[in-house]
Amino acid sequence: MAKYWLMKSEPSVFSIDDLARDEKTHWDGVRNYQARNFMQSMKLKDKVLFYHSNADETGVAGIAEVCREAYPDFSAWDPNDSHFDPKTKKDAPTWMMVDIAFVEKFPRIVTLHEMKDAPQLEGMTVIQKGSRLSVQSVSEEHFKAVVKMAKG
DNA sequence: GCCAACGTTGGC
DNA sequence: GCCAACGTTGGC
Repeated sequence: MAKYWLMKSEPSVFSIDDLARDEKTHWDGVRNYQARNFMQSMKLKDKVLFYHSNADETGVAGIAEVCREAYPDFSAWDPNDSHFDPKTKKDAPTWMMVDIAFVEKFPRIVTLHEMKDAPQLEGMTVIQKGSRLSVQSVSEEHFKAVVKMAKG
């Protein structure tokens, strides 16, 4: 049974349009244990709400799916990478990533504001105050409700 | 640009 | 193990 997730990206860095162009990407650079743990429990074909943060319109921009399960995030070993972690060793990787593939771009952004106003999304992590986690788990009900909001 | 939230670090 | 200082995230 597929599970559902939400992953945040700043569209000025990597947007849903970038994912559509590239078709898939590796989700490197996550340096938070809780977010990493969520990625480690992702399975092939799990669905992901692609969320735009720090944008003109913050909110869910489309859907992606997991196309490769967790494996070591090699950017942690690259001194030239902005997410370099000098403490992690190659024989004991601390940080993991998954690959995700483009599924669809919503006809419109489902904004954070309207998600906060939607009673059917009550309890969803992303609408909690101070929710900074970049990878979150989403219930099937909430996932379907967001898709319905996007398509009307 | 401001600032609240919150994770991490390091002194003790 | 506590907690203050610090850095980052991300909404506004």
